[in-house]
Amino acid sequence: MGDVRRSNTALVLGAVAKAPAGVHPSRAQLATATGLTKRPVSSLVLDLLDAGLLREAGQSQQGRGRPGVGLELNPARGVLGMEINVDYIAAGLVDLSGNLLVHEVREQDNRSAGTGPVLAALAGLAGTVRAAAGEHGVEVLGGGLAVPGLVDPAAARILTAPNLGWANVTLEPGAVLPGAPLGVSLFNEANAAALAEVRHRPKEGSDFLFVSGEVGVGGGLVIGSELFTGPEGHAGEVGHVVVEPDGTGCSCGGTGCLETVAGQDAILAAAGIAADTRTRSASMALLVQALQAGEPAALAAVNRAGRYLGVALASTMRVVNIGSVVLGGHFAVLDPWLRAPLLASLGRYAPGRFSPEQVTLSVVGESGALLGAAGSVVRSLIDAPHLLQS
Amino acid sequence: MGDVRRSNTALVLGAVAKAPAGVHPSRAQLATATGLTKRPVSSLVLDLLDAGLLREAGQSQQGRGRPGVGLELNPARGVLGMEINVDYIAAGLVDLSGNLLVHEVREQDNRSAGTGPVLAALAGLAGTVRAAAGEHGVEVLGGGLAVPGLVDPAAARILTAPNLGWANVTLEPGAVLPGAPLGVSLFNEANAAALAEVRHRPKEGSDFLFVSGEVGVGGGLVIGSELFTGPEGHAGEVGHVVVEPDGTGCSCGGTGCLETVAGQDAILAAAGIAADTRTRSASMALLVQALQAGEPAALAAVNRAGRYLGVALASTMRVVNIGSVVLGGHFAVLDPWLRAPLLASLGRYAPGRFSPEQVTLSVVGESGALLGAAGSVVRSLIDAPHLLQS
DNA sequence: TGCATATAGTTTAGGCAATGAACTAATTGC
DNA sequence: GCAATTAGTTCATTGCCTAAACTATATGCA
Repeated sequence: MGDVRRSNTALVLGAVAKAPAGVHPSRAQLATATGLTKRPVSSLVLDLLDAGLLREAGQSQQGRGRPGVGLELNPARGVLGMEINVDYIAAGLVDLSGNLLVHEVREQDNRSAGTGPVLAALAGLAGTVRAAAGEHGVEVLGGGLAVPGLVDPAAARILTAPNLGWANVTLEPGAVLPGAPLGVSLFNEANAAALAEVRHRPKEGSDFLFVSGEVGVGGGLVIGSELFTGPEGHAGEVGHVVVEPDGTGCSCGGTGCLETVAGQDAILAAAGIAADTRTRSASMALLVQALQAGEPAALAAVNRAGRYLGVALASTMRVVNIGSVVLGGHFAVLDPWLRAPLLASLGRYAPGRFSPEQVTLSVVGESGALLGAAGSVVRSLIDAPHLLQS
Repeated sequence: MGDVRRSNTALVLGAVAKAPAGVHPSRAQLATATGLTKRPVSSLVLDLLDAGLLREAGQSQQGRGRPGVGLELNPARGVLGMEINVDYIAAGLVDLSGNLLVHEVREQDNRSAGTGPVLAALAGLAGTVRAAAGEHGVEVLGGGLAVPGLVDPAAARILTAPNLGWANVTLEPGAVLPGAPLGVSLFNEANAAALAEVRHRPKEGSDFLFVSGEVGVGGGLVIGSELFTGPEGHAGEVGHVVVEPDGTGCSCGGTGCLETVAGQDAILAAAGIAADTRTRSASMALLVQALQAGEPAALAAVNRAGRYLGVALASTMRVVNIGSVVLGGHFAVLDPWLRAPLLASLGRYAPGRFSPEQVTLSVVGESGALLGAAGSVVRSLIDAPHLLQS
């Protein structure tokens, strides 16, 4: 297939994907939407039907004239979203429209287990979800896996995941999803979650910085609805912006990084709450209780985190010219106490650049990484449908 | 002309532009370079010759066989690079290969004069250079104008140039270069200078942050040899990264920005050297003398600037994932004294991420902004030659 | 009920711009 | 001086588009 037809195929498929949920555009509507004429649209739609990416879905019409045949993304095709985190693994089935159909979480300590057993457990969970997909009549085309660390997607390699204690782990082809035509793609967790935010907040501006509070502080930079990854693929690491030159040492080897005052461990320590890997979620619950009870140490810890988060965001804003922030992870949970010091700090360090309504909370929550990883695989398929047509 | 042919035209012209200086590729060589066959290359070359963008230039051959006809960018076409700065205006003629053929600088205080007289003076200087171009047999196709401030290129408007005291100045079409087919495009000075660095350091990596020390501190972010401008076009403003949360107030309204410790005024003040707009370049010379004499106050001021510059670069590096820095403006001048504290600071705040050879000095120097503005206009013409053919 | 109008989708003709192979032109090397 | 080699052109073919005509199927009003 020639380049021209290939890109027009993506154009037509993208136009179907862009239609709001429940709206099934006809071939004629696709022609006007894409700027192509009806002739090639009909022929491209035929290809996409053959490839199983589109499906005819009743009528699309309202007014006079012959009714059109509605077209939709084939609901019988899907992608697995997967996640490996410090204390759980998860897998979910996402259809081509981005709907989460099946979701399985298995809690386990992945820090002490080796990489092999964890990947085997993930493959098992993925197999379970894939079987469930089969019962729904959904064929799984590929998968996206989010991990809390730096990845090299091209090499399917996890470069380093400090909180898992992993480094240079390569994902063998077919190990997780044997036989899936698109294989499994790797993503950084915060980046994937940022992409999920894009998908799930339609009109809400397509330029923002997603900041995710986890054990560390992750970030994803979305510009023009696309992830900005920088030359080596690791942009958006706002957790290591220097916010206090005379601050304490960071796990990255640096000094005074945002993570040293706004990561979970830092906040818990400052609040005087003990935490280790296995009890961290319990500790975070204790922190919220302490905040609700108005305990001064807890309030001061969150206050400090908010203030320094503002410093980091103000700096980031000037470097990449982004005016919106989405808070995720524990930053979303702590928002009631974090928000005031954060906004005050933004007002001090970047006056006139952030209005309060530009600091919003994550809408996808916990499953964001999984949704985003799967959604990104879907998106790349819609942008390049020939990957499947061969 | 169809889209396909249009993009292939750019492909062929780009292949000629990519050839090293003095090498004149033949049609057959262009065919292999572009992946097209000889037939369309011949026909596209014909179009480009007609448009005056290419010229036949003797033979291209070495080995056996029929010699090819060499092709080069037409040296009889050029673009004006222009600059308005605090204490001078400048204009230069740049040919399509990026060579600076004519260069005129006129010193004048643009801060006290109004925008109208300054623009009129610039138009006069541009006219002079254009006349000189005519004597060289070079036709001026358009121009690029660099200013020290934020610009909206689409609207040909200078949004704000604090050091000039300008805000919302619109460049009327034809005011500076009447009749030039491409008109005049606006650029931020540091961004333009960054682009000039790209052009003039061939193999030296195409991802870097250009940091320019001026009255303020400007920056340009180059990723994949392209300027990264962010969603609103103002990315790279590293001068307003917060390096000291408890620092002093900045002209931007913020607190503790890099500019408050590393801008010219800040360094001069810390070194105990008086400065105003008219004597600033003299003051900088005094500073260098003081440094050479080993005066403690001067050394401490530059030391502090270097240390905080390192903080800002370490943070920027994590946000945009850039591992190379090019120092321009007074940072290049002060390099002998600035370098050690800068490297030490980078080692402390971003350990293992910057090696000393990744901190380099500007190769284009003073005329960088002018060269970059003109070069960018040339580049956009080469990427879209139909702008001229129509 | 029936016909004008409107819209969907297919068919046919035509055009642009590519590829591939054959052909002509100009040079080197033995 | 002729074979080998490379440059550039010509011609036939192909891919894929647009434009317009045509067929199919609906609505709305007399």
